[in-house]
Amino acid sequence: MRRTVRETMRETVRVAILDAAEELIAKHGLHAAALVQIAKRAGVAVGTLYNYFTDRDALIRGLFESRRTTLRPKLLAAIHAGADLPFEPRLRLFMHELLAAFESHRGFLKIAIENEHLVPPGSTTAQDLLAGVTALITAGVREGVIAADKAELLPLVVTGAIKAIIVQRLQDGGELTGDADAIVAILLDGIRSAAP
Amino acid sequence: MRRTVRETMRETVRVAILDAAEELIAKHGLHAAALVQIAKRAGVAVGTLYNYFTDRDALIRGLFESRRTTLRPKLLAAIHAGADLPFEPRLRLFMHELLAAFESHRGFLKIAIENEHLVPPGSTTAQDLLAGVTALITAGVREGVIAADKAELLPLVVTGAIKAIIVQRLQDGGELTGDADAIVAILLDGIRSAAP
Amino acid sequence: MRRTVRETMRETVRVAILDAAEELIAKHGLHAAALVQIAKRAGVAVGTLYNYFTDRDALIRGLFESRRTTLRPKLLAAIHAGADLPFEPRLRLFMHELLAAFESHRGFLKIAIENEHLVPPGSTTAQDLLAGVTALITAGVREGVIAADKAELLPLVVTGAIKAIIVQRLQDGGELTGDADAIVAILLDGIRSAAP
Amino acid sequence: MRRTVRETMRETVRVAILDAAEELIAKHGLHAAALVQIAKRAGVAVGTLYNYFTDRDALIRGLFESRRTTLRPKLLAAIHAGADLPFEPRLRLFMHELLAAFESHRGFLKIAIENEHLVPPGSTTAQDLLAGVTALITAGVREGVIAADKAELLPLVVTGAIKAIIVQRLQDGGELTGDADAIVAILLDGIRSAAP
DNA sequence: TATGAATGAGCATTCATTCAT
DNA sequence: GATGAATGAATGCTCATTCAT
Repeated sequence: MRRTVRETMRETVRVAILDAAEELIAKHGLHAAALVQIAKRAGVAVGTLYNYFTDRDALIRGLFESRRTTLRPKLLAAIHAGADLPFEPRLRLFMHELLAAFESHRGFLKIAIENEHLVPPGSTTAQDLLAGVTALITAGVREGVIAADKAELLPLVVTGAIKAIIVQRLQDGGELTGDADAIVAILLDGIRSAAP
Repeated sequence: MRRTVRETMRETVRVAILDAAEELIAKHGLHAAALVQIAKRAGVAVGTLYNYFTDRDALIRGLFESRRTTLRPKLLAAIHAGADLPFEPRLRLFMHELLAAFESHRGFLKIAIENEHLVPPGSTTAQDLLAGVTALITAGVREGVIAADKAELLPLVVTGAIKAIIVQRLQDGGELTGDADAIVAILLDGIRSAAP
Repeated sequence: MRRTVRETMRETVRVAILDAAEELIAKHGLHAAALVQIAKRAGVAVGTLYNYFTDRDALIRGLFESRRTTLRPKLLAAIHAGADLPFEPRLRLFMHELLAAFESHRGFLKIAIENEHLVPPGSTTAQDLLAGVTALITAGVREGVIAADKAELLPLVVTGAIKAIIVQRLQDGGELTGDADAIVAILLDGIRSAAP
Repeated sequence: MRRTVRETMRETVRVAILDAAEELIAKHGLHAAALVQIAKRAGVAVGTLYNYFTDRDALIRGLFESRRTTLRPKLLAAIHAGADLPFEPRLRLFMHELLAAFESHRGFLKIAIENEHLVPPGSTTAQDLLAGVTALITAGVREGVIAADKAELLPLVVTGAIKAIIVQRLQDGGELTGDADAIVAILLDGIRSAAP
């Protein structure tokens, strides 16, 4: 029991550190966030950081992993949400749930997108997103809604579009969820108004 | 004449410096490229850098401006390329010329995309691209090919998609131009294969 | 108590840094004393200097303030020393105490005099001295010993004379106090021997 | 003849360089005056400076020597001015002529006083002044007007007083000559009003 | 001789990391 | 474990000096 209490406190401090890092990095950039400042904002001493992370890099990685751990289940849930629905409503549902999940991680999204090129690929939220979209599209292909020859680039296009809109809304302060339907409409039918 | 020779040499050195900066930043990141290294790779001394740029920031800005100066005319040409063509072939032409122009600026594209969030907006290649795409889409709306209500997000979606694919090809080494038709197909008709 | 120990050490290091700075500046000049050398002589690393002073300028200011803090009380004491004595013996007393106080600050005096023109006026030892002498002379005027019309330039003359002699003794290594009576004699009666 | 023309031009450039140096050093300080700026103000290129002076130090020395060459004769003239007059009027005359001579060298005086400690002793204007005053006082001693035992410190006191007042007038912009009589009065009779 | 671009040693400053308390 | 002062390598920048033209 005593052990559990101690572990709880450890976890509390860890969370405080990561939150502080997230805030500062989101505000000033990855490089401009000095460890002393992160420590100060977390309410601990610099040395303490090294009791939780082996070095600066590990702390950053810890931040990415931590957020990914929170986001991944929601992302998976969004993907499997309408597994029994046909492609179109399923995509719509996915987009809504996805953006809703992202809404509460604006700070981290900023960081993740700005520093995508720095984190080694293989286990990032960006890759989770790409994987999810790919899965969705594969389902669409299986369903016959999507032409197989489009399947290679489509995931890139979809995630690219999503990111672009996220960046825009992060900047202008607009809500992410508001764009869900519009994005889906564009993605489904393309540029052409198609209309009747 | 003497004057011209000297100016030619000045320009040569300037180019060497910017090329060195581009290479190093593309390889190691904007922050990791130290001036000593840039100088060494350019074959000059540190102090020389300061004969061409007032400080590090000005050098970086110089790099962006230099590349933009090369790219912008090509980008504008791509946009006005098929001004008399109907929307669809015009978009196709644009995408081909755009990616062809980008092909020779791979290093800079990497830098520009990775550091988009750092450069003050208003005069970047990214903005040039966005402006071009927006112009194209406006034309499409006027032509009745594009539904007006899509016009707000469409430019973001299109540029986002283009960037995503560029990033991918930059990583896997693939040619940019190879994807032009596929991108256009996706953008035009959307995800749905729409069958024949 | 623990707190006190740490603070004592901090103070020790601070003193070591200022002493090192004083020595080096006195020997090589204000500008020639590099921070690395100051740090080395103080027995600390360069970075440590920045734990005590925000930058080089602050360190120099710290040195001036530190010495002024030591000297000012002595200077004030010298001025008020014979407040109830008539002007002449009071001046004599002042000069003796002043030079005695200065004797233990030879290094700093050199620095202060050599760089008088660099430090912003308002809170320097030089100004303290001038103020003190002015006060003394004002008293003399009130006492009727000094003609009011001399009161404007007299402080400048007196402090100028004192400085000149200090500089001389700093150079030839002579004791400052040895000149007290001679200075007073000259100041009181002027150049003219005044005969018997 | 050709040779003479060339030498005249050389001299012109030399003067321009020294004037530029004087101006910049007086305004910004000895250290802050960079050679590039001196060259620019003199209307020549940096490299040209090295055709006239072996290095920065030599240029500074050149400046001091140049001004000394102009000032020394005036100073000597001031000293010998009233060689046949009794001490008192002779001192008065000296002070007037001295300050008048200094009036046209305000810029250089600022430099000379601020950097007295940097120039090696033996051939400075300061030393010329000290020598002159010493000579004057020696004459006074011989004349019986000055007590021999005061003769050691008196020159220091007198020059120190003069410097202090010069510094003051350099700062407040006041004319130097205006203080001549007051200084002499103080020096002659000392602090004491001497009353009637 | 005049020019001014090139040079590089030298300096102030930052910050991740260590470690004695 | 927590603390925060100490460390010193690394970086951007300056400027006296050189030298090809």
